Amino acid sequence: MNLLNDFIEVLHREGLKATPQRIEISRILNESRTHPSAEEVYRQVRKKFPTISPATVYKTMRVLKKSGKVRELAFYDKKARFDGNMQPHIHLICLKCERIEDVIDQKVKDFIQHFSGKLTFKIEGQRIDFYGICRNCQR
Amino acid sequence: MNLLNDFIEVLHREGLKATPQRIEISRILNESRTHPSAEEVYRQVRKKFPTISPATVYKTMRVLKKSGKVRELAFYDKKARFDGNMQPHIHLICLKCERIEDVIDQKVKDFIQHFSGKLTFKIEGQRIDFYGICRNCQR
DNA sequence: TTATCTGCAAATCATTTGCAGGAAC
DNA sequence: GTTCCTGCAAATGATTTGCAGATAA
Repeated sequence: MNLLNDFIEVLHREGLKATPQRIEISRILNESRTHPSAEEVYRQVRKKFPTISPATVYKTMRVLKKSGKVRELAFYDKKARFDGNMQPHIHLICLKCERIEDVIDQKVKDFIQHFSGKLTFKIEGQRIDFYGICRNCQR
Repeated sequence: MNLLNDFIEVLHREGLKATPQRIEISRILNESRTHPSAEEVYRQVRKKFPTISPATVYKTMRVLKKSGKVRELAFYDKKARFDGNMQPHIHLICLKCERIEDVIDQKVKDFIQHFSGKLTFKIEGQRIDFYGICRNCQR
């Protein structure tokens, strides 16, 4: 698989080891669209590695962040949540059910573009959150 | 003063007391443009109330959040930071010096407007962060 | 007067760190 | 064989909580 080989290569390039735990955590984040917390990731990995420790999950997250595979975001509960979607996008955060949905739209890139030209600030990343009530919870 | 009377009124309306500590913390946040952490607020209040405790600062923050006076945001360090600017705005967060600057621009409102009409999601608040290098740190 | 608040100390909880044995290279 | 990693247990640090005495209403 492509993403996997890419990940292993990045690790080796930095003198790091491609352990099965790291590969599994990377896979979980690639497939997840729910911005899981460390604890949620921990629960997932335990299905395959029942003796893994939270410390290993946290350490792996740091590796993934450094290699540009995930971003770390803190929402209301202040726990770290991990976002495997590296494209510019909007988070729709429902204040009732607390679910987070991603929106990808050309307007987002246009918006960033506009400010790139205008500000004396070199934009390297962004985060756009809308808080409100999702379709389900409006009923 | 207007903001102050407004604040006292809101407190009384909710059966809460307008203590000097609360009034001072509210004043500090109204005047601050730096998105201070709880510890920074604590250090500020201590100038006037040397025996105040961090617990009182945290409790007051909760009161201010509920009364709609401040928003709580977590950035990279995951400590709570308090934003007294309730208008839609962009945060420019410098990855070198870690300073946070606010940008108020009509385009922000237009951007939110665009999605308000388009999404089946009722937007009640928003947060827009640009991460990068500020003018000072680019030199 | 009485309900709420303050300040302290203890508790909590996510995250980090140190380290000894184990696995990748 | 060497270097890096894992998993444990202990440490850390921000935030919360419980409570007794103090203060606003």
